[in-house]
Amino acid sequence: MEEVRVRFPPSPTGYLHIGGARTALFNWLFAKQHGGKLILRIEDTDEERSTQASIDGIIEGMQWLGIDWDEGPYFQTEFSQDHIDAANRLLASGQAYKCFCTKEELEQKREAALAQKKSDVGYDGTCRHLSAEEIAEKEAQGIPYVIRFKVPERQGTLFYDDQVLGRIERAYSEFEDFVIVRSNGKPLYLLCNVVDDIRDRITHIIRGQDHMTNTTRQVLLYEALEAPLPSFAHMPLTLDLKKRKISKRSHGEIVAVQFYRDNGFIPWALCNFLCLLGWNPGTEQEYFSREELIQAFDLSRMSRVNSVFNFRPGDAKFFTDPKLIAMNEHYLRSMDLEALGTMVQKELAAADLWDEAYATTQKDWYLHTLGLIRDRFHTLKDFTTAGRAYFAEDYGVDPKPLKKNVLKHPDLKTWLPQLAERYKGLADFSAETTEQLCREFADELEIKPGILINGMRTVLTGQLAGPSMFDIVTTLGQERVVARLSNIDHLYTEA
RNA sequence: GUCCCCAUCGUCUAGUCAGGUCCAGGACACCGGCCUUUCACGCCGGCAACACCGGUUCAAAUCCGGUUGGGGACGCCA
Repeated sequence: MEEVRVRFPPSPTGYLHIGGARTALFNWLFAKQHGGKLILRIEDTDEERSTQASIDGIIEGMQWLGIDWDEGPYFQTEFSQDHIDAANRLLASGQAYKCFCTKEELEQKREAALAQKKSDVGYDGTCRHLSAEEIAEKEAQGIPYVIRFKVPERQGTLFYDDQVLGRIERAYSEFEDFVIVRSNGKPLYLLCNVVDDIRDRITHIIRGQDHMTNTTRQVLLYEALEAPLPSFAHMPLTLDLKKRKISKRSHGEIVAVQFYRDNGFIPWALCNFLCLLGWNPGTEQEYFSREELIQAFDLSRMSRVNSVFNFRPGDAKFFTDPKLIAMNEHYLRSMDLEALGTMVQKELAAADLWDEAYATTQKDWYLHTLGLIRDRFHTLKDFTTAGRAYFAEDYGVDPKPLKKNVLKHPDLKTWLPQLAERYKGLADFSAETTEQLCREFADELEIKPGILINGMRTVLTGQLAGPSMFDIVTTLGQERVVARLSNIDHLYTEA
C-alpha cells in the first residue's frame, strides 16, 4: 500500500493559532494512525508579510503541543525554481497564457460589471486568445504580464470526493482564468502549493473549509500537471461566539497557542480539547491518551459543522473556553505526578521558587505536596500563586480570609502563638496528633475548633480554601508551622 | 451580488447515510443536594435543543423540496 503522506503548511504571517494547531493535530493524528509521514512546510512566498519571528513561533508552538513532524521544515521559497518550471510547462503546453491586462484595467471592468449587477465579475478573457504576434509585440514593448491558467472549456461540472463532505461539485462555467504567476515573475500560492504537494508526494490534504474554492481550482492544476490527485478532506472552521472566523487581528492572544503555554495549560489538554472541536469518536469517551486518540481518530467522523470556540473577552470565568479549562483541570488532577512535577518545576523556576532539593533529597516531599494541592487548582500557574506558601515564606495573605478567619477573632493573636508553643513541644508531629492537640486547645478555650482551624489555614497558606488542615500542617512540617503561627502580629498591624 | 458548504440544549456534540428502540443521549457551563467545622474533588439530581414551512410514509431529528439563518470563497495574499 502506498505510504500516507500529509502536510501542515502554515504561512508565517502570525503566530500559531488554535485553528492552525487543530489542522496540524488532525494531520498528525492521521499520519500516526496510518504509519505515515507528516511534512512541515513553511509557505513563505509572501515576502511582504513573512517573518522569522512567526516561523519560530509556529515551530515552538508545535513542539510545545507535542505535534512532531517527520520531514521539514521545508521552505517554499527554496523551491521557487520548481514553481517557475511548472508555470513554464503549462505555458508551453498551451494550458496557461500571458495576460497583459493591468490591475487598473481589471479593476475598472470589475466595477463596471458590479454596477450592472452582473454576476460574472471574474476575468473576461481579454488576453486568452491573443495571437503569437500580438504577444510578441506586447513583450517587445516591455508590457508586464501575469500568467493565467487557461481553464478548460467544458460543459458540466468538475467534482471530487471530499473525505468529510462527500461529493463536491462546481460548474466549469464558474471558473475564471486565475493568475498563477505575478507580473514580477513570482508564482502564487495556488500553483506553488500544488507543485510542492506533488513533489512531496502528498496523498491526503486535510485543511479547513476555507480552502474549498482553492481546491476545485487546484484539481484543475493537478490535471494539467498530469499528477495523481490526492484525497481531500475539508474540516469545519473554528468560529467565535459571534460566528466569526477566529483570527489574531480580531481576537488577540487568546487564540494563540503560546497564550496557553504561558498561562499554565497542559499541552495535551489543549490537544484533547482541540480534537473534540469538529470531531468525535462516536462513543462517549472524551478524554484520550495520545495512543488512544491515534487509535480512535477517523476522518469519516469529522463534523461538517463549524464549531464555536466559546470564550468571552473580559469575563474572568470564560477567559477561554470553559471546557478547555475543565480538561486542563482534569489532567492536572489525574496525570502522573512525576510528569506533573516536571511541568511545575518550570513554573517554580520561572517564579524563582525552585529548589534543586525538590529533584533529589526532597523529591518525595515535592511530589506529595503537588498531589495534595493540585485538586483545587486550574492551571500550572496556581502552584506559584495560590500554592506559593508551600514553596516560599513570602506568600501573600488573601484579604478575604484574613478578614473572615483572622481579624474577626482578635484573640487568635494570642491563641495561635500559644498553639505554636504546644506544637513546638510535640514529639510525634503527625496529622492525628496535631489535630488532637488543636481540638484539646479549643476545648480549653471553650471555642469551636473551626475558629482555630480556619485561622490556621489562613495564616499558614494565605488562602481561604485548601486541603485538609492537618495534611497541610504535616506537609509544611513542624518547623515552618511553629514559625508561621508564632509570628502573626504583622497580619494585624498591616490590616 | 455569485458560487460552495452547513443547520440538534448557552457551548462541544451523539443520533441523520441503512425512518420506528429518541416526548432526543453524553460532556462543559449553570442551579440544587450529599460529603466536608474550609474550599475543592467526588457522588446524586435539575434546567436546557431537533430553525421554519410543505411533501413522502402507518411512522421523520432522520428521506425530498422550499424558506430562513449561519459560515466560507470571490486578491498579481496564503
